[in-house]
Amino acid sequence: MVNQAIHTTSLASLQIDRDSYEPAYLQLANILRRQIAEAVFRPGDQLPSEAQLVQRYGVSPMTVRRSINLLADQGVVSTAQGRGTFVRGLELSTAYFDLKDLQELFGRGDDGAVKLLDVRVVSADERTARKLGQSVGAPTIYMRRLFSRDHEPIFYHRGYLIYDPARPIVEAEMDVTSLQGLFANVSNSLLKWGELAIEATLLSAEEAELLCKPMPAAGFYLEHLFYDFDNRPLSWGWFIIPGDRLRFAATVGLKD
Amino acid sequence: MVNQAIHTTSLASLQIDRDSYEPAYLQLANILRRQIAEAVFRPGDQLPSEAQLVQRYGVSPMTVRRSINLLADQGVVSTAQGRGTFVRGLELSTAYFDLKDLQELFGRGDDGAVKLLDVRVVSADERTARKLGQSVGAPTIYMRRLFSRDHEPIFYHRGYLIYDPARPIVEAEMDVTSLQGLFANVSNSLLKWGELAIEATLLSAEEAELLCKPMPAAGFYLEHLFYDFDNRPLSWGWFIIPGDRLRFAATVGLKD
DNA sequence: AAGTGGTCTAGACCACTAT
DNA sequence: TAGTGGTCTAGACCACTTT
Repeated sequence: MVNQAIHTTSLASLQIDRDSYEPAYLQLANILRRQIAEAVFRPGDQLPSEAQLVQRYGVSPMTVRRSINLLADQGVVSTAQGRGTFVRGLELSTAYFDLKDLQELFGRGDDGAVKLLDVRVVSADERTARKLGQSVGAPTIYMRRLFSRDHEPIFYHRGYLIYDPARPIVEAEMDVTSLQGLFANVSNSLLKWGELAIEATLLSAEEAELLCKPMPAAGFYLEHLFYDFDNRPLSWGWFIIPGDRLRFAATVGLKD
Repeated sequence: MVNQAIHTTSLASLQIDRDSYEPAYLQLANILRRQIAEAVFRPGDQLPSEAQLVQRYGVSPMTVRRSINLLADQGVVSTAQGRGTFVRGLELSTAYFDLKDLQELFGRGDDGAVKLLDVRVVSADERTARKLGQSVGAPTIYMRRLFSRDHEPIFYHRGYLIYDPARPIVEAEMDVTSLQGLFANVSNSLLKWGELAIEATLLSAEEAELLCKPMPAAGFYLEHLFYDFDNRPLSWGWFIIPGDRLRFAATVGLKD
């Protein structure tokens, strides 16, 4: 009886509702995803062929393909030409962490503040010159900033900007690493692309003091190197975020 | 003259080669991507409409749509119904870091080794019981392992597994956190999904000693919690990886 | 009203895999 | 040879935005 009830429920949900606001390809993808989550299809199992799905759900081949492609893009299934579509199991290496978690450190409100500790033109040392593709001693804009929320320091940033009268260095570049511009889409930027890297590091005495952490303390080191549309380095720097301030989260597999 | 040469080259590359092994939708996506990287289209610019692209490249609307969808999925452009398709600029929050970098810590060779330091049945303490959804004092399998490569310790793992005679606890689960099974696709696993989190932390005295690091030292704390197909927790644990061993890298924008 | 992206059809042909 | 996924067509209709 219980089984039958469940079965009926499943059957009812296994139809495409053509009047729904939800497109057919999404409905079908969700139906399949749910069946996988409910272990109707187990990791390693072969999904029904596209032709079968076309018949079963009364949609066109292209729509079925789109559903399958969606699941494949999400890593839920994998396809093999000539063989079929198969359910993938848990795979740790498919996990990824994104900087939206960093973004949420600020919250949505405007209670964030940026304190400009230092900004001046310096001579590039060996490392800075190498990163920015300049010669040692080249004039470079140096910045130190402290980002706070609720009057508590959240992270510390140090950065170097190319200083070249022939190249327009404006607020646009600096915005990319500012509170407002840090995560926003920079439409009219001079920056084309960037490299980012994260490491775990010990806070220096200076960093610990600014961030109000007792020594020793651990934190994230987030380095960035941005390039302009000529693929020349334009900006290099790094954020220091105390380890207890930030946690990157991810899920693998299908929760349900 | 130079301009003309470049122009000619661009024109030549702006055709779909129907004899290519590369599908038309990919060719078109790459053409558009290259134009964006070469600043033919700048961030904020509107791309030609789909109808225009259909005419310009002689492909069907569905093929154009697929190209655009691909670029949109990759964050290169954004689409707005009724308005058009627009080039996106640099956006830090779109950056993501994946555990493939962790995987590469091992390299491909078999010079990796796992040393089982400890495995025994313990009584769950408050925290472990909470994580695993058990009652305090419940019998739990406890493991401590050290992963090495080239005779140097790389990371340290501690984990707890549900111990329940009614539930099959086999090598399959333990494999997920073993050297071979850590990143492989686990097709016949009892695990359905998992939560992962990364923090930056100070190494404890025990961890530093095992990993041959002088105190104080910083490292990544990678926590995992795996669930079975009934959505019950099955395994909880964490990896400690010295900060100088691991670097997560990402790029944002279009290098070209 | 005109233009845009979003979805969908009902097939076609191809490449690949298994038998 | 039969079955599978992969690509592509040449439209259609819809929802939305702008003018």
